[in-house]
Amino acid sequence: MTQQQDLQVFRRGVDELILEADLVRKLARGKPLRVKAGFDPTAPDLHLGHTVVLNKMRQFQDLGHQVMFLIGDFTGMIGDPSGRNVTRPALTPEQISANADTYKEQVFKVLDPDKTEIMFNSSWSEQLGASGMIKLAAKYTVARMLERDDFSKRFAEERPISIHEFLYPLMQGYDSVAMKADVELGGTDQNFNLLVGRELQRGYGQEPQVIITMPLLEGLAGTEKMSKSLGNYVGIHDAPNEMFSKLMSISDELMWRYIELLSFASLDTVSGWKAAIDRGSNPRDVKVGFAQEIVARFHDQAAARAALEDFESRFRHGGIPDDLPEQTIEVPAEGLAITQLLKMSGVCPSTSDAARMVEQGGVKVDGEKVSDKGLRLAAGSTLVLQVGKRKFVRVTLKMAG
RNA sequence: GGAGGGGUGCCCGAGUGGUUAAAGGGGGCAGACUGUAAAUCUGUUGGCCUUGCGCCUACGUUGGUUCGAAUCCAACCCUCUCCA
Repeated sequence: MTQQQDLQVFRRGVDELILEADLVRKLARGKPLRVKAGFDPTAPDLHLGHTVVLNKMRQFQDLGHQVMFLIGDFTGMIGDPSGRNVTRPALTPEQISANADTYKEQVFKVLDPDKTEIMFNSSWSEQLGASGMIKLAAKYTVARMLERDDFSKRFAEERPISIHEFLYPLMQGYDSVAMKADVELGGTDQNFNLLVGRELQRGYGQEPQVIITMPLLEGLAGTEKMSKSLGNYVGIHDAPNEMFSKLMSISDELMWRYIELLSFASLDTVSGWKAAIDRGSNPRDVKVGFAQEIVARFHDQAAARAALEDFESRFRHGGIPDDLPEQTIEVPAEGLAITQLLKMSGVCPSTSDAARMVEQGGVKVDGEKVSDKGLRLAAGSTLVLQVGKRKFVRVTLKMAG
């Protein structure tokens, strides 16, 4: 492949590439680039949003560059203030190491394990010590720190900013110095942190890294970014059926965004789909194809096919999925109220919520709508509970004792 | 160190002694419609049960005043601004 073609691949889907001229110059040397991407071990599960950056890493990897997957076990203790309007809670060392382990397990669904170097920033940050930290802090100013949008906003809104939050960009930038990164990848929310890395590399006499920011993937509702804490995410460990139906629930408009950032289909293929829809075909079919691609990537082809079948029977024909979670619940002699049962089986968070769901006609038992919230069920049967369109559970009612 | 703001439900934000589990908006959830969706409309959005117009918990924390407090008082905690 020519350098021009490589560049095309690197440009695909990016939000910003700073500076392309630097990248061209680095590539021209013909040496594999050291490509860095850091992840805070805050969430134990990766979701599709994280894979946007992972996909980009994979592209570098496929073209022979050295990909460094950095686990921010040190910076995780600070908590990245990016995009937050409040201070993040700091993580304990135990949480960090547990989270880091699951990270390692999961990234290889996308990255090639043989070509990926996993690093922990505590290995150099710990050694820095207080004096090193002071020297590092001397390389940046408060005014420049306040240029950052979320800091200046919080400052203007009279919301608290703790000093340690200023250390985050500095430490992240120092990672680039320690790793001698040629390229750093991140979400657009990382823009500021990544730029600090460039500055610090200059400050330590290194050539500044190229920055590639990837757009943040919107969550399922399309309103906010996909995030674990907002609960609007598709986890890469989600069961095939869950993953499939979550993807099917996105709007037609959002679907294109997902395809752009997540699908491996070529741009030509995608414009072919768009043309077909303009000619009158159902966007649903494109969505099905896309959802299957993703399920197959994180599970396999067979799972993707099964998920589609299950989905068809469940939604199109109003049926019940076949791989329901199963539970056994003990029932006292006098029986169990439907609201209790819904709560105990986990499909409703509280009996009050369960009562509301019944009132609103959202509860079905074995496919029959329940309208009496005072309904009591006796032990000795197995039935399927359904709340709304997505929540199902098969419970076996057993006599207590 | 001094002076002055502010802390309300998932979020924003009203409420300054009593029909307040707390207006309004956002978000969420459920129903109708549909293509599974979006948009739209409707409902709902602290918890518990014996579902009564019931009980418990809730407006930074802890006490106090009062028949009654998110609303008044005191101390404390957190936070912001200005001054030093």
